[in-house]
Amino acid sequence: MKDARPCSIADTLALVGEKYSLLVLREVSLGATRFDQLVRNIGAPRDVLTARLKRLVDAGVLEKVEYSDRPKRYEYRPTQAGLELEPVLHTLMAWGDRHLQEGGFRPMVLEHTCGHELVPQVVCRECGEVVEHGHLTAHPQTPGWTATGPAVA
Amino acid sequence: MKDARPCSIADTLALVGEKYSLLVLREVSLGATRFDQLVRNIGAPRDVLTARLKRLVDAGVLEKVEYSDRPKRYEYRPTQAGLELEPVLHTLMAWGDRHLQEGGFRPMVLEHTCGHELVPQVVCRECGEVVEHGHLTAHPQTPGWTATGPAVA
DNA sequence: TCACCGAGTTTGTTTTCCAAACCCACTAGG
DNA sequence: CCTAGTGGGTTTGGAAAACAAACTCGGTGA
Repeated sequence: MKDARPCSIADTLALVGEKYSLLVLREVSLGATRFDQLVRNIGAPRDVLTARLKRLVDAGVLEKVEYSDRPKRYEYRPTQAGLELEPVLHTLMAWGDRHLQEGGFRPMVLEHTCGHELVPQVVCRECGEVVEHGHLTAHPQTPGWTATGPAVA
Repeated sequence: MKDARPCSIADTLALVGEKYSLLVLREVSLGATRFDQLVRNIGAPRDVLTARLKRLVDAGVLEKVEYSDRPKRYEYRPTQAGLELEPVLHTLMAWGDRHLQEGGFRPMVLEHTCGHELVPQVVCRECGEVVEHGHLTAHPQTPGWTATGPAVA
């Protein structure tokens, strides 16, 4: 991945894009914060989960909190940065609900405080419009890069 | 991943969650649709990229389009379903810009047609409010599941 | 004729994943 | 006291995936 396009998408995925990482975030957001719950609810191998948790804690996305001294027991809680990944989970869920589930069935429904089922939409903060392809222009900020690749190859 | 929580997030990640898949989507959205562009801009091994492209085409997220007969040459274009993954890319980019880049530097700026830099926000389609943690309640639709795990374990 | 191009495929090695078994500290029951 | 169970991992050994580099194939241009 050397010499690739400099990009926050790639940087974010380098952190939370490994298998299971975003599912860990899903679980802790739902309140399943203990190791064995994560193993059961995600279905990940225990050693892999151990590695992911360590990485997410090191990155400041999760916090390892002791909830019992003797025996020592820990749970993993999302930090503020972790909670701010929820929009990613919501857009993934919306896409899956729309494109992967047959018959409009949703495996999980999120209810918003307004009383309706949450259907997340991404809007521009400035104008409030729903963001659509074709309404965007990309401006790479790194010399030598254009929207479609390196200018000087 | 057997017996895991039924969930559209997991289903979507099973499709586009492998290493490089979302970066492929980023590139084709930006207009870099050819194999060698993808290799250069993403920095992925060629054989891995070949596998990812096949999977994304099979899933209907990309389309393999011939752009030259003799010699036969193909490019990969996003389908409608592929373009609808852009909200995922935007939320990932926003998180990275906020939490990973020092000094507020953005490696890439997206300009919205309204004239401003795009700062994507996820809102509830019904009420228009920005979605925040604590304003949501999860309702699993699968018997035997609660928000935190299987009810009968 | 020779070099070069795009789009892959092949090769051999290094990493990672995975399931199952194991370990440790502690608690509860008989 | 002995045993079983729980939570949170670590260890083990084999299977799968990733990786960089080299190679192939059809065709073009000098």
